[in-house]
Amino acid sequence: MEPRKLTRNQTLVLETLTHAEAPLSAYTILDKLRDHGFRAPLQVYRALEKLTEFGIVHRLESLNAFVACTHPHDHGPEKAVIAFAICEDCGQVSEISDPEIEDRLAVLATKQQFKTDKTTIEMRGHCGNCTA
Amino acid sequence: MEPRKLTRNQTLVLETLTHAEAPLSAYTILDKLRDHGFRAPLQVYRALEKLTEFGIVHRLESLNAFVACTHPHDHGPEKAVIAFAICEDCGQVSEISDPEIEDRLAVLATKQQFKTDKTTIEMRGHCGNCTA
DNA sequence: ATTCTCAATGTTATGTTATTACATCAATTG
DNA sequence: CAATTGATGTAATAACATAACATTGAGAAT
Ligand SMILES: [Zn+2]
Ligand SMILES: [Zn+2]
Ligand SMILES: [Zn+2]
Ligand SMILES: [Zn+2]
Repeated sequence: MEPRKLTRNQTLVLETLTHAEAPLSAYTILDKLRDHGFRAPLQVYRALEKLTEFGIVHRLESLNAFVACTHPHDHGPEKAVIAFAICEDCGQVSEISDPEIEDRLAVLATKQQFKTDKTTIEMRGHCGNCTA
Repeated sequence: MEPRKLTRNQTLVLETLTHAEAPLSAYTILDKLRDHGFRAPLQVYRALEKLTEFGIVHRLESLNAFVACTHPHDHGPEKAVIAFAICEDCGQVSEISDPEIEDRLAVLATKQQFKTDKTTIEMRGHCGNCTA
């Protein structure tokens, strides 16, 4: 799914996420976009669904929240496995794309004939800034 | 947190999960336990919280659901990193504890001075049985 | 045995996240 | 101009989770 031209709603949601310092929930995005005509959750969820398909927004499962992609990895159909390091203090999220992890998980899956569609890796903890 | 003696509610919730063939949501557990006197979500959530602390139940973040542990790994304070392979067809969940993955994630975290508290790894896909 | 304490429980209400259903609109195309 | 397709608007509801407060029950201290 290539990053084609975005619609108005998709653009607004993406900009909101891009300017945010931490992951945002769909409802937080909704609140931030009320002034731009957003009225209902679906307007946000529909935009998020597309943006996630395009690979320019990621959903953090352990947070029920979303971030704009900061690590322009493969946005094509061959999605790389991404690990997220999420700081509990400042909310900063860093993306890690590591072939070694990816390969090892592939080996482990194959070993039990498991066909992986999507992989979630999320580390919750404290970033360098917040530990210093 | 050692697996000490379980309370009545904890036992009921754990048994429900143990007998289930797939991950269960808190509300599904609640419904299954109505006959045993359960009336409110909190009764389930409180039991799940403890069982998860004890390490004998796991929460699947990408599913908002819970499973009984099937792979008696380290239940002590030193919790191992567990990867889950979750079949979209039959719901079967297998637990994978792999030092190689664990070490590699530790290296990647350390590289950016990230201190990890908890790691989530979930693979969604199709198990051997369901692909055959 | 009586009191104290703390963890677990019961109950109600509320907060948060996500989807269903249906009507409308706008761009593309034959 | 239909007809199709994808996006949008809106209301209602479903699904997941927690806050607040009262009560109970088992073990420790006296
Ligand atoms: Zn990314
Ligand atoms: Zn931080
Ligand atoms: Zn386990
Ligand atoms: Zn299966």
